[in-house]
Amino acid sequence: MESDWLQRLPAGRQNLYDTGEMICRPGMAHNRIFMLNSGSARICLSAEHRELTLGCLKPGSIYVTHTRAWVESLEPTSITSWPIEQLTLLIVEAPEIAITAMREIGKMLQQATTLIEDLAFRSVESRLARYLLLEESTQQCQTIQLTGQTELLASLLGTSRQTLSTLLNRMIRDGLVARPDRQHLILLDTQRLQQLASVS
Amino acid sequence: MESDWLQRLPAGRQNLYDTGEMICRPGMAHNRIFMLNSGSARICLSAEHRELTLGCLKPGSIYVTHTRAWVESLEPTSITSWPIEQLTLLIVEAPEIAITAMREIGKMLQQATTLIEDLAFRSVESRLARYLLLEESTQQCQTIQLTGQTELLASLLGTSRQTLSTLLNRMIRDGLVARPDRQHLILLDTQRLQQLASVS
DNA sequence: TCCACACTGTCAGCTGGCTGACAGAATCGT
DNA sequence: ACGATTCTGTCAGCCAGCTGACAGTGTGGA
Repeated sequence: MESDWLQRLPAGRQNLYDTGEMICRPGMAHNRIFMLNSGSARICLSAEHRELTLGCLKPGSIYVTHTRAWVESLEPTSITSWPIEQLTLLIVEAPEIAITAMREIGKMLQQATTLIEDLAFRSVESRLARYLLLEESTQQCQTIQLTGQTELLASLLGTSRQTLSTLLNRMIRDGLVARPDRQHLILLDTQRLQQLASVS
Repeated sequence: MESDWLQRLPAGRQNLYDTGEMICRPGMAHNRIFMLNSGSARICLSAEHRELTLGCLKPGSIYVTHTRAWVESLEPTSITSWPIEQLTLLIVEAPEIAITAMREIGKMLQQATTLIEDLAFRSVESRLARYLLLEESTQQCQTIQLTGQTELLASLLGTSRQTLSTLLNRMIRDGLVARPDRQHLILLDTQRLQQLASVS
């Protein structure tokens, strides 16, 4: 749906990135809007020795470079980008684009709000439970596929590798979830997970 | 500048609120855009027994009701509101409005990012220092005016009343700031505050 | 097949910040 | 002018989660 209007833009610049390369970093020279064609990337904030992943970009996702966040490719990734001024011009010509774009930004704001709520009010365990339930409903299957390893998930939940590992293994011991193999998790006791997710 | 284009909208609905009244709460029936005419209000998230203030609205500020946040008036306040659909229609007719609106939303996203960074990476003391320095540069004067009392500032920094009080008084004892009276603070040692703000 | 290296689990120790409690200061209504 | 109410400062006790350390488990290359 979004790609629909992006295709009407004049031809953009193509770029390829290797695993781990930075697609953009804060304070980059030019303000561009880009769409991810293939591969995947994570949006993250970072400080001294910590990182927090705000979200992941998949093929079709749109993002802008002028943020205070970094974007790092997680696998070989290709993007198409345009200077932001072209978007402004196009909006004048085809206003319905603006509405779509605003909806996109709104979604991001929504996501940011959720994250703020989580960080401010909820324990790591609760955040983990919420994440699991959310993933279950996003991927239709009840066996959920983890992206990357512990480290990445930890930074997605805003915690340390160790804490996440401990918590996850406790959940397994308590029979809330099972892990058939490294990359997959099965939610066994949705009831109790929901309880964990809502309380504190 | 924003009020400029809002005035071109068809006449909106006027509403008055007393101190402490809720202007909007999450999951409200209709999705409206509003502008604050007079008074002030705070945007906040809340859980069981805690609250986090995301920001304050002043005369001229624009906001929408469909968020997961609450908006509470801090003093007798008047707003004008329009159903969100009217904005959509107007964008089609006068596209430059969209650009302004997107800039507004962008600013909010920026603010949200800062908050996330703060909550995830920084200590309360550091956040307090940042806040003070920011207020100093916003209000031109170096004697800064506090809005509301300790409780409100605490929730703005995402901490408890007690912690904030302790920290602030320690800063006073250490000569970083002075407090001529309840409602005002003078920054004495900007240098050290900057240090606190950047580290940890 | 074996070594190197990256990922994972777990533990002990520490600490920032929360909570509840309470006394002192301001402010307000009548 | 004096109770009542709200706001403020401070303290002791507690705990979630961070850190560093280290052993165990994969996994891949030559």
